[in-house]
Amino acid sequence: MSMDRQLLLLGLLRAQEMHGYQLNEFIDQQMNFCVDLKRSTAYYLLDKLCRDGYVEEEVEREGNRPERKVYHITPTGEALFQDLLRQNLSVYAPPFYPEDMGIIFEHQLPPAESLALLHTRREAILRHRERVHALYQHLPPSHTAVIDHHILHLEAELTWVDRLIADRTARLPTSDGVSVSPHIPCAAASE
Amino acid sequence: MSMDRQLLLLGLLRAQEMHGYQLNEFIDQQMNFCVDLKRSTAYYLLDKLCRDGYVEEEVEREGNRPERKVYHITPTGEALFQDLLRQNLSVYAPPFYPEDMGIIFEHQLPPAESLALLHTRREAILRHRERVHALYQHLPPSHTAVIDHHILHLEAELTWVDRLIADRTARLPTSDGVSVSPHIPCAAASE
DNA sequence: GGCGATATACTCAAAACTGAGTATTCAAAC
DNA sequence: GTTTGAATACTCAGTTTTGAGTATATCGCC
Repeated sequence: MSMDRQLLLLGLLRAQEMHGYQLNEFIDQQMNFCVDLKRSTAYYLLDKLCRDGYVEEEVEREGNRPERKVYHITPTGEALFQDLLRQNLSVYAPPFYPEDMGIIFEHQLPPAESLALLHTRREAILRHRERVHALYQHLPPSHTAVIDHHILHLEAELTWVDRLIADRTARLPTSDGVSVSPHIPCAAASE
Repeated sequence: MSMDRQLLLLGLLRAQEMHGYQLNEFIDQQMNFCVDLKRSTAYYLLDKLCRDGYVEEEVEREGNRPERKVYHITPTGEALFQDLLRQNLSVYAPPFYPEDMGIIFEHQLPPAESLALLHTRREAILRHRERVHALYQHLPPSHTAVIDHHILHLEAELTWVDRLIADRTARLPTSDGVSVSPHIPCAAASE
């Protein structure tokens, strides 16, 4: 039942009651580096949290602006938040990266082509790192742990690409058409 | 349209035609450390790949065993695989970890309780690392890049927990009830 | 005072995903 | 010879997620 997303919404509403748009803006603008939640999903989840009694909505009318619903957390919601948070922190969920399926099949490409792709990837990682580092500056110290987490994984990703680039370069056919040191696996670098 | 999972299935069927159960067993047993694909999802995707012409199914009958469908990739499927692989490798998708929402709110817990949870998490990470290291031994060298990737991220996760544990320990109230060095953010350790 | 751009606040049908269930065969234990 | 349990091979109804669309108000500019 998508407990993690519920945890996110409860955590945000707990800090401050909000209406849908506000919530979505916050997630899109402040958390886009580590969270991807579609607006329609947010509305769906808000509705579900309501039906399940974890948050309540209150219709707000100001002058003749379009009415909007303000969501605030209930005691049951607060309890669920506490539960989910403890659960989530104490359990380590091994990382499943569906977006990284490509690395499973990378070794099937000719080294020269793989290298070109890996270099592109490397550039993308560096660009992303710039963005995240920039965020670091104007953040309350209480939130740095999240960015820290993100940066550590970014560095891991970078190390991996660099290692693989080095290995694939070594396997590149030389001018006389023979591969150099074809049997040093990438893994040799670790441990 | 869930391109990553399609990439996975195409990649596996490309190497060897299989029937559904075989495919599922392989994913569950050989790839469970980095892939989480439900069996029903696999069947759904196989069906969809068929409808879209990327794989073909062939009903196989042997004696009086229940009939089963053997799936094999088509030329269009092979082309799609090549496309998706190149796309996937060259693009860096910033990691969105819905399973790690907890770390966003960790700082709202009292340090003592957070510490207990973080230690549990640390144990879970170590256990997982053992499992992955064990896999390393009996794997063809062509596949080590995947495990390498996984281990690097595991180490990143471990570094993060250790850093946070150190920080939260420092913030623990001392016997005279006063927090120690309450203003050193976890972030100070990096850079 | 009218026109387009932008902010606000969703709705909805379609697609994707999941958990639980169904059905058959086979081998071993009782 | 029959119950039992595991392996095989899915199906399906329900839930979750998404992309595209709807609709009103406000603001600046001509």
